[in-house]
Amino acid sequence: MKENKYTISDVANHLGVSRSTVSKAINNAPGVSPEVRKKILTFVEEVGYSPNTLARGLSKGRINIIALIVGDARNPFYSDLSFYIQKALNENGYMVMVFNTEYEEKREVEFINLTERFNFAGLILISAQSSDLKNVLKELKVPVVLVNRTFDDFNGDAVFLDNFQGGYMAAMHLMELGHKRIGFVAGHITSSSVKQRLNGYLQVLKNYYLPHSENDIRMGDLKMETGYNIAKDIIKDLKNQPSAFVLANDITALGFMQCCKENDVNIPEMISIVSFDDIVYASLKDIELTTVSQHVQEMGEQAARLMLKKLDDSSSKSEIIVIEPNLIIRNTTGPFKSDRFANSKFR
Amino acid sequence: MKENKYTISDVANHLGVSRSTVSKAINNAPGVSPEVRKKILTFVEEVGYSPNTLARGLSKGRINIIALIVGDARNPFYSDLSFYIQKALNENGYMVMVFNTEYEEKREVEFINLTERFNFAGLILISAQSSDLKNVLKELKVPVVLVNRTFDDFNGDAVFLDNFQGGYMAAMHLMELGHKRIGFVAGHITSSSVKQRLNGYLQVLKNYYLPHSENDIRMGDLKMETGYNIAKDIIKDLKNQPSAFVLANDITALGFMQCCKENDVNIPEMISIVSFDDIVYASLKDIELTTVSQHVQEMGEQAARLMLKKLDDSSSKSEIIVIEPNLIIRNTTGPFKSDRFANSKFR
DNA sequence: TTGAAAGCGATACCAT
DNA sequence: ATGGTATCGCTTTCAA
Repeated sequence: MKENKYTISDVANHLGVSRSTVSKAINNAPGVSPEVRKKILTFVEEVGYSPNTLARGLSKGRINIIALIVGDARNPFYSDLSFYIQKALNENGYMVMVFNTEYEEKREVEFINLTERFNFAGLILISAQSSDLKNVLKELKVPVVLVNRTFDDFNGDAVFLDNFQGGYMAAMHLMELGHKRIGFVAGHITSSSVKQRLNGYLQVLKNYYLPHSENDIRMGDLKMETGYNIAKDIIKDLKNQPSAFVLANDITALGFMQCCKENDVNIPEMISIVSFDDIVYASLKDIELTTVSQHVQEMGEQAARLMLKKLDDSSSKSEIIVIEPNLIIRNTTGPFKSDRFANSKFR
Repeated sequence: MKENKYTISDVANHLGVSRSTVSKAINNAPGVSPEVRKKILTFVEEVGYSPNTLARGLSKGRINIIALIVGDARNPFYSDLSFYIQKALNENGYMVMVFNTEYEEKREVEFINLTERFNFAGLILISAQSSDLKNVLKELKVPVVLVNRTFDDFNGDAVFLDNFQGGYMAAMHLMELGHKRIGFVAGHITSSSVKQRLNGYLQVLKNYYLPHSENDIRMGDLKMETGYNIAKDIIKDLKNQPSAFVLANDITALGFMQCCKENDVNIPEMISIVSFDDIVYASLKDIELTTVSQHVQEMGEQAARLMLKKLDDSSSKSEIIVIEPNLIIRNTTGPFKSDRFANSKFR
């Protein structure tokens, strides 16, 4: 049982070579003879030496850690995304450090600013709201990958859903079921993906001459509790509300359903809902949420790929990956019925 | 917009003082006059200087990051726990780096071994399986907090559920409902908490002279899919199986329920289940899982507290915090009925 | 191919 | 109260 950790100097002394040579050997760098290299690697393996990350980071001005900023790692959509990103990055020698903004812009900026202090190798942003990213990111010299968001003149790497199409598909599905008045519950309205989904939804209303009212568009924040509260408010005056809603995400939908259930509002008989994400709990037999899948695994893997590409070659061309949404029809959407409140207390 | 980051030398030069003095000032260390200190702090604030984490870490031999090793950050129990731990630690100036072992011992050991390379300030272990931790941890010189697990002669800080009591309560509840033959689905059997829960369960069987059969105890691994598969196997021969089960965790239960639902096995009419964790999805109206709460928030906050205490004073006395379980009775457990298969295809 | 030496950005000890 | 200097562990440049 070794008492002290080996340092590169220890290794060098033991072997009677210089630290430079050891460094080259363990980094697979040229300039060291095959025999010496082998001798070094063998010894290193034997004693279990591995270079100190901080020292290396300080020296190289960059540490093999990617910062991953998410809105809330407890949301299955984010935790799945993080999982796949982390997995892919780990396999390529990078570690990931996850930060929760809890959907607060202030914290997002704080975390982004840690990049310099920690010399992170890269930054992946999946937070759901937009702060004035343009200026904050501008000063960064490391690769940045935007996931599920973008902003006007961003010209770096990004991967996101075709959110317009997603919003369109969701509303279209409801329209086809015969719903005339369709509501929309947004996530943080400053988010680019929310805007696009809203636009897709509005397009359906326009194309099919459905009524459009500002009152039918509500602001949420992706939290279950908020979904619950919005449902509560809707139920107060259920008869004068839309018969169907497009909801920001599955978590919101779950909160929404919870409130409906508690108040004997049957889904989808009295109200239809379709949301986004297709988290694992959405497919449970007791839930069966109709939802728009974002293909989270693909999204995560693409994000990691873009990051690795830039890490490998910082001058490589930036890519925008657009993921096609996929509507999964389950049991929270049903045909519109004008007599849906018959035999209910809402009659 | 500054072009280059400031270093401590830049600050020192600008102000005509030495780096030592700047260091003392920004670290709130004694040995610098009030005027000079103020001058330094003002300037630092003005230009937004903050010390490089890697350099400081290398110099101090320790970085303000706590490694948090979990089985799977996608499991809500772990992600909640991580959330609360992270929050408390962040508030005290520490960052957290989360590692997923994916329930593999090999990865757990690998992650633990990163502690030296990264000079992490501390280590919190919440993984669900036990490797030969004793030897791996022995070499570490940083504080370690064990969450929801322990091992024989561990004498450091730890926080865990009274797992024996938890297993006892769960089985007791089923016994009181009239169930005679009660099954048990474990997590990784090497885990200390599983063993304790199993013991609690066995104690009930013993105290009330209920039949005990090895066949009624199955090995799971905390994954939803496994819960599903175990249910599948049980359903094959449903009539000759226990009428109630204690399940390792809510995720397993969700998988179990999914399979039951698909096969028209009604819960709790035909089979009762009680699990552990009380994840947020367990309380959904459409789920209503009977479960044993581990008080995840308290657990997380205690873990963080123990860590902070040791960080603050490495010679402080170690504590073992035992959390009392809380049985939450919902709709997946019901009274035993001998004619439970009447009118069903299992008759 | 090899190694000496400078440097990365801080901290900490020890003179002054 | 200050500041000079060594040091942390590694990388990198440049001579030999």
